[in-house]
Amino acid sequence: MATHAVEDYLAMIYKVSFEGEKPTTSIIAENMDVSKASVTDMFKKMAISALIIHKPYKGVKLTRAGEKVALEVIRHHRLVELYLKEAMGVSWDKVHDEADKWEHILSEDIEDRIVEMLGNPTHDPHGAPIPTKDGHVQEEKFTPLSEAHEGEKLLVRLVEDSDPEKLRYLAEKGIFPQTVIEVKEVQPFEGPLTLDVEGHSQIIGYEVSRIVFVSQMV
Amino acid sequence: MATHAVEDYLAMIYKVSFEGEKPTTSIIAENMDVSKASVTDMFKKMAISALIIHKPYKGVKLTRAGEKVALEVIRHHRLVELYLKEAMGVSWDKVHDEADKWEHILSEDIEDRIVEMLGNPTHDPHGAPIPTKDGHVQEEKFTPLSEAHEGEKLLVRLVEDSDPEKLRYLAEKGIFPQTVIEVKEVQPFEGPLTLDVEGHSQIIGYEVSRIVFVSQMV
DNA sequence: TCAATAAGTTAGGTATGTCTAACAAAATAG
DNA sequence: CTATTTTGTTAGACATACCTAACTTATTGA
Repeated sequence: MATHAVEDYLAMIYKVSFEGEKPTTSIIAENMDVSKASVTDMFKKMAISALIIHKPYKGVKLTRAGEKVALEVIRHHRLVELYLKEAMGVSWDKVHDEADKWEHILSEDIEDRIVEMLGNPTHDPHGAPIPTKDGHVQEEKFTPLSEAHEGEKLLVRLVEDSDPEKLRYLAEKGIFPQTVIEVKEVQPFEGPLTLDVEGHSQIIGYEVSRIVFVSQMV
Repeated sequence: MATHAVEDYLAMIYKVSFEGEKPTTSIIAENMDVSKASVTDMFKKMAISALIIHKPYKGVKLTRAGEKVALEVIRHHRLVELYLKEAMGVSWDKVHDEADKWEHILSEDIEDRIVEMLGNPTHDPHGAPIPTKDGHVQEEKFTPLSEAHEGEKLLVRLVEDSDPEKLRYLAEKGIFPQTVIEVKEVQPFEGPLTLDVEGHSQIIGYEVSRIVFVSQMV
């Protein structure tokens, strides 16, 4: 059985890989907020346990076993986020931090109950897909709102969940997954965007727009 | 902040004291299923942190601070047990083991929500009182069913929760907190008891009757 | 009362997961 | 193509929470 720490590393490696970055010692160290020496140690242990394959300077690759653990943790995390929001009324900016603790202690039994209560959900409150029990996800690639153009009519698909302050800000503006927005104006040099969000005009900064992912309306 | 392990020790010391036993190195070692040497180490650390006062051979005593932590953990445990049963439909023989994991990661925020959802509950599914947020419990002393006499009409008040098998057995017999039972026959030499449980005659063994606590019906 | 037993502690180890400081190796830039 | 920078590893520590084996101290029972 993987320890909590190993589970965290595996999930982080999965996420970093998914986002197109190379999960190297340095990048994982930065993302996990630990020293590079700690990551070197952990990579060694996880390689011995056949959870990853490590090629220094080239990054790390999850084995099938490693990926399975990673997806299980991510499944737990996203299920718990949704459960906290839907069943307990926790606001979407707080569910992430709570889920970080719950994801490691969730039993099969409780997991099954949550799935049943939520009616076999497919996405968490931020729009991220919930991996299936047998370890499959089809993560779709969406465009960051920061790359949108004037006149586009867009559907919000996903909002990155790690920064509660930005989530509260976006909630105030009415921007959630499934919200339809129209881009009224895009100012140059990483400037603000003027949006129409359900009939209301909203101006948001470039930095925030980078965590909102959208797809074109048909 | 107390670590998970320290929280576990403090809660165990509280429980052992409450049951009238002296929380000595040996007794805590046995209850926590660790070596006596480990307990000696832990007692030393907790004494330094001013959570307990330790007098070898005389047992340990919780300080105010130690008792506060113990009651917080016990509150979490019992609230979670009730939540799991009431809100998630987990059977009463399984809630204890789950709660052992949840009790350490429950945030104030989630605790408050659970309390609200359950309508400020006072007792867990086994009949044990839930300490208040400010650290008070009035634990009542009940008589073990094993000491009952023929002809008595009794109200089940509490069932010890750590053995899932016994709890399943008792559930089959219809014995829960708040159940009214009448003692039809008590056989000598730690023999079986014949009971009337809601109109049905039930025979249970002495060993099981020791974890059921009752009070006299008025 | 004193020897046997029970209870408790100490010494020395292990495993996990961190750290800093020093060092080695690869990537990259001029 | 070499020097600098970046990246990564090693060595040596530390904290937590355990362990066993050896030893000490208190309790108890004859």
